[in-house]
Amino acid sequence: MNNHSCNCERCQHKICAKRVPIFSTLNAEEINRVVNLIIRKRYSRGEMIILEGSHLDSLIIINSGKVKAFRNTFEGKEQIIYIFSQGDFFGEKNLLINQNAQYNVEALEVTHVCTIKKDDFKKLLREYPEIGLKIIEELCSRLERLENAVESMGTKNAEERVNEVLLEFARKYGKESQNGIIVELPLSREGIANYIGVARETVSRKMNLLQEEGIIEMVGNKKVIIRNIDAL
Amino acid sequence: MNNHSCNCERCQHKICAKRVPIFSTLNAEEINRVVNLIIRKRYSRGEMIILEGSHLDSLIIINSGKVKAFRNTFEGKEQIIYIFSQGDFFGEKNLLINQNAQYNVEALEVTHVCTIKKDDFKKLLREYPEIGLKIIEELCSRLERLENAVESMGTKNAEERVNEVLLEFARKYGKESQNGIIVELPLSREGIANYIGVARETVSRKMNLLQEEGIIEMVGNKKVIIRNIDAL
DNA sequence: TTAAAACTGTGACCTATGTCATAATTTTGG
DNA sequence: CCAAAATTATGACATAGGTCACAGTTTTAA
Repeated sequence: MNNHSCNCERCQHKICAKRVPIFSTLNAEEINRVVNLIIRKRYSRGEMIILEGSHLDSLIIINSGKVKAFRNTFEGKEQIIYIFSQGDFFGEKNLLINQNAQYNVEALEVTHVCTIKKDDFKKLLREYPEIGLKIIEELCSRLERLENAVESMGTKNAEERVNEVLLEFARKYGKESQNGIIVELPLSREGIANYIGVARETVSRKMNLLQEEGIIEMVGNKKVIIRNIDAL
Repeated sequence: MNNHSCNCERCQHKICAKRVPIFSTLNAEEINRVVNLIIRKRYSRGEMIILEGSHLDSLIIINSGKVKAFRNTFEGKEQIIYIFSQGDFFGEKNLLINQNAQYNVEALEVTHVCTIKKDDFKKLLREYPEIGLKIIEELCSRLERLENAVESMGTKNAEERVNEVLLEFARKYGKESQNGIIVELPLSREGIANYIGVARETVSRKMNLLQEEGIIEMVGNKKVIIRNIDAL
């Protein structure tokens, strides 16, 4: 299914809800109930979906598109903490333990989201405990990504971190082809730098090295072809 | 209550179960049920509680003591990911999504733990959904700590990270006194270094600087008195 | 209590990577 | 499609902090 086949204005969000892992255990009728609770929103590239410190009253689920969750340090640096895409949700912490947003969320491209009001979400959670288990699962996988990030930032040098992030993007966003794995990068060089905690220039230099070695090929700024994934 | 007042051989673990936040919503009778499922273990300083990659079949809850959860990189570096102490639990991921341990866990001092078999734990979870919510809460606070760690490692220099970790320890383990906040450090200098991702020598140097400035006072290797917490 | 083991402090040195400046390239939006 | 805006590449340079070596100190456990 491509991104355009779900026009939620027409299909009444059915497909969006079906797409979302946390609702995957529900049957058709239950999905219908959920669908009626959903409010849909669209964000353009660069638009803020959540501002750090603001109050949230909805769970937000990504229907299509990509977003970055990040913090700004007071010296003006940006640290990207998560990249969320189709099926991912966020804001759950703010609903479950009633606190304000811990980070900014900004659309990296045109992004459609489904939102569910706090009270509706809590009701669902009470009625369908499997949703709670799905959420625990998702939190665990988020923990896993952060545990890996901490290990990487604490013990690896810039070159290893760049290789690692390319592997991550290849796994998540890559498409196999006979030339190699074609990866549409979700982040600019600067974004990658802010994700792995190095300087923008360092990302450039390390990626150029990889290109010189024939391990990757850069196509413009937003696409990379990975020719030799084992070398990463 | 000090650590010695709970001799669980005698009191049949009642106090251990009561101490544990995830069981805090249960009433006396329910606690009794839980208590009967608990198997108690003792680990000496330096003993391994979990080995990375091993299979786990119990939830482990810390009754007293402290442990570190860490990974070893293949170049022989150690990255500490969590420090767990009284009331904290671990191994849950391995029970809920059936995978092997993601990190080593080692006792930092004499540590008593309560363990609950996977099946018993799952039964409890099904019967008392509030336990699931407590677990979500705990996972969220773990996410929070890791999000902060990633921000810190990605954007802060060694000095700021040392200051930060001292603040964290002061909050978690510090006791107020008229001289300042007395902190029993859970980690050696090397441990701190492996926690915040810098070299052991750097931790020494930055802490000495803080001592010269009168902000902290080091008492032996395992204790620090924080004289001016606002300066950190 | 004491010897051995573990840990810490410190100087010297080095290098990976951050910073700055500028030119070149790519992307975007009207 | 084009001009403006944004992003990237790259060289020069500076430096924070890693590594090494070793002496001194603290902690441990018998």
